[in-house]
Amino acid sequence: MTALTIARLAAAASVGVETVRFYQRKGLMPVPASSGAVRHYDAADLERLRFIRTAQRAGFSLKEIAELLMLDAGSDRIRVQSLTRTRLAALDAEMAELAAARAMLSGLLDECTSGSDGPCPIIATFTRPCQ
Amino acid sequence: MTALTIARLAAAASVGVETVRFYQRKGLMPVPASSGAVRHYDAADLERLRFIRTAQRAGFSLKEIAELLMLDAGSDRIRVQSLTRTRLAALDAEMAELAAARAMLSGLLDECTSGSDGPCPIIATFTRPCQ
DNA sequence: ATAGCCTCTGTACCATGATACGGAGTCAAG
DNA sequence: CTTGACTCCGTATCATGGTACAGAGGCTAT
Repeated sequence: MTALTIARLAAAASVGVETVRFYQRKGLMPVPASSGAVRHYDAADLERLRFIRTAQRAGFSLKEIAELLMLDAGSDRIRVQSLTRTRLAALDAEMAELAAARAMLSGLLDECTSGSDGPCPIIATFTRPCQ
Repeated sequence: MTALTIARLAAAASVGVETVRFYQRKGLMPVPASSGAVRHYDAADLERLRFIRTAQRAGFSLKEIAELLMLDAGSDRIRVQSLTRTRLAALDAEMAELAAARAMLSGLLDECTSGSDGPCPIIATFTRPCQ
């Protein structure tokens, strides 16, 4: 039988074996009771591992994902929605910061390429006091 | 005389004393030769420290900032522009990822709040295989 | 039955960007 | 001339998300 060993489980979710063990140490993945010396995993473990990776791509930290996994058991939609709203707000804040940095750099790059007199405006800007 | 001690320098750039020492260890800030046992800093050091913080806000890593500081001495505008373009591309990629995460979460949140039948769509989505 | 790959466990290490702390020395004001 | 604040230096610790490796044992095909 091709039971899910840790390597197969990891491969099925496109992560490394060491990453699965890391999640186990963090309490994000269960350590199945082994019948023998080698542990076997099932479809629920794979689902959970994929859950972690997908939630991570949505910007949740492992700590937040741990809470989502708890809630998964309890089906507390209100709390899930609250965590999601918090994450959305954080994403908006991060995007605003990146947009500001982008605008600054893009403007400076234009300045720097369009005139070669005097000091580089990019370097000059970084050198001026904050704001 | 109110010479710049490390604490004054740090305060002038709104960073901690330990942060300045950290930058010194990383080679980002010079360790001035001390006449006596206590080091003194000057306006150029403050400028450099502010440079680091401003470049950091533009998303440059300390490693990239180290290179920018080198170039500052050499006035290699072409290289500065190249680093800036690389940073702009990275910012665009980061923003695209955040936007995708935002769109996903925002849609799921709508789904989750608008119907309370069945399992929470947010949790359900995270549980499905990647893509 | 033995080679060769896999697993388990524990520990150490990586990058990134700091922050904290102990112990000794210094400096200026009262 | 002592007290209190600051400095110096080295080392340790933190958070985040892993990656690596050693040593011992297990599983399977030939």
